[in-house]
Amino acid sequence: MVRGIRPFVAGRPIERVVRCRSRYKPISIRPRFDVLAKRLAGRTIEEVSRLGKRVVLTVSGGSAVVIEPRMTGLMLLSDPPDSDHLRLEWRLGGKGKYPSLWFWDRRGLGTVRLFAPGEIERDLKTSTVGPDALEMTVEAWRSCCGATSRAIKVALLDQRAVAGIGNLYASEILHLSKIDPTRRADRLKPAELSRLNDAVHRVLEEAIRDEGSTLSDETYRTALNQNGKYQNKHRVYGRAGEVCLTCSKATIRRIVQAQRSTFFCPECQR
DNA sequence: ATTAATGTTCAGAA
DNA sequence: TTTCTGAACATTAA
Repeated sequence: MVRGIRPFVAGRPIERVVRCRSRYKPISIRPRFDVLAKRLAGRTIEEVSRLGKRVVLTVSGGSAVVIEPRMTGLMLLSDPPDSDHLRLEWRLGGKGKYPSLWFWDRRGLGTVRLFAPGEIERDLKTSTVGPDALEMTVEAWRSCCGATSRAIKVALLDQRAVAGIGNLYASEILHLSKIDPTRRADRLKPAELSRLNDAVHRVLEEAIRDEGSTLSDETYRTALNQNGKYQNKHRVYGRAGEVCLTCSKATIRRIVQAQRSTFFCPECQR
């Protein structure tokens, strides 16, 4: 999302923020919409970045809008899948191909928050967002996994343990790592942590290059409403009952951990 | 009618 | 103190 919007919005002024009218319950916006809109009007978007799974727009003066897309939220520059689920619009000035940046969200579970200068460091980074998955090292995995008896799959989804890994990617990462998702995190051997570290970087970096995964429900789309391409490379996610592409022996199983689906190959992952 | 879906957070219990 | 479960949030599609 960040890579998709950054080239088109960084450096441009926010002329106005508009709440889109819809028949659905409004999404969570803090502070109140009109306060947020007034504080952002006239500011320039100086930086477009990411904090775990959150999108961060830092504006002139140092305040930052943090968008948390959750299950079905999208940051879009054009061509929304439908207009019913548009939630918020940033009307942009300056030169640029696209006049608006949109937050579109079908389920409406996403949130938008405005942070005062320095507040992200004091609040988000200390309490809810852990070290970034793409910055992790074997040593960092040791301290994050060694301290918990939870299943490794559950630990990977804990955003304060490691930030940035979602449900689909947790299954893919553990399959590439050849680790059973039900294994206790604190019982993983050094060789396994090393494979985990490699797999996290390989899976996430390739998924980013491929612009994410568009599943059959077409929930995730790029900033220009295109399909991602990484779904073509899924080896376990959504493939329960199919033969494992890696060992060609066992069939992929689906189990539930922490109320989320986990897919894995009982042959490859022990 | 029921269930599950790339997520987070809270309350209450083990 | 940590971990687990269930629920809540809201909508759609199989």
